[in-house]
Amino acid sequence: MIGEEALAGLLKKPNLRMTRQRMIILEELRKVNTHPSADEVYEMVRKRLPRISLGTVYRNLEILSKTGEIQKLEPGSSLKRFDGNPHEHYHIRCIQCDRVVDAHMKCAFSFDDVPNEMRDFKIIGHKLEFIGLCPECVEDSLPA
Amino acid sequence: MIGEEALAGLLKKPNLRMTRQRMIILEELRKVNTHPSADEVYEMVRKRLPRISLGTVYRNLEILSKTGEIQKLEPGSSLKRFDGNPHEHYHIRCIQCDRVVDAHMKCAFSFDDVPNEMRDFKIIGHKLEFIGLCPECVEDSLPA
DNA sequence: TTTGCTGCAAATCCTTTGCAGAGGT
DNA sequence: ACCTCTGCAAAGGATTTGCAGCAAA
Repeated sequence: MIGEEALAGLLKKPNLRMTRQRMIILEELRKVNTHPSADEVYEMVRKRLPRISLGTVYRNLEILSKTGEIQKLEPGSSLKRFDGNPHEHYHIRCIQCDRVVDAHMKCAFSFDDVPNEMRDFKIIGHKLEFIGLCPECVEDSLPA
Repeated sequence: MIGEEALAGLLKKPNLRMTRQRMIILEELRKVNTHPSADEVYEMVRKRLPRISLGTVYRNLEILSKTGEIQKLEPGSSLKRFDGNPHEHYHIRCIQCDRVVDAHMKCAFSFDDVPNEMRDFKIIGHKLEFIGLCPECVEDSLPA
């Protein structure tokens, strides 16, 4: 889970406008719990705004996830990365430069309220990824 | 972390051949801890097999990650998904149909051996995703 | 010998971007 | 008014795929 405040504080841009398109995209996304893809959001929104473009949907999803209004369910960039080490370990990824390093640790869960759908999953494993700024990018982003 | 055995057991195909290309891709990936992209693997491997094609690299990375020899660092498909709920919760994704459902739980870490690079990261948050088969896909994959 | 794998190139899919006009604030 | 945002369409980048020959088992 991204700490929203931290991220919002880090990335929120000034001068954002609440357009009809942006608002409806957010509303539609809040209505469902199906984690739609950009294209699916486009289809949902199109029912209310037939003339909206896919490009606008992409642009707004990007902005809304940067301000912390929604979450993007794909860590890092769109580039897949491969790890020659098949053994249990986690990763930390720099949101700025997309670099990934290994993180060795244990991780324990305590379940609050497992939804039925999840109870019926056959769970094979899990992936944990920390998100942050790598040493170089921290330095670059600090005021000199 | 994917339970390799489980995954390997689930997805390993019979009749795989250990070709020169497949072996060298695996060897090169085992040598580094830099989590290269497919294209970077291609460049690494090209030094030893100048005539290998990018397509072959992609095909083998896919196979090696399905048999559990390596890990692919991008959960689910290449399709990004969006979640209208910005609050702290995790997800479980079906490896078969790519469906995502919410998982509400707490998660605690105990650090073994934090690498220096990680210590110097500015950590903003984390993402946890369980991987498994959803109820429908479990059913489909069972012998009738 | 069988049939999985390869190189090549084209195709596909998802996402991003340039532009000129529209519309928040 | 200012300047962000939009629709459209084209571009871009990553990944996949069809095919005919090659090579593990």
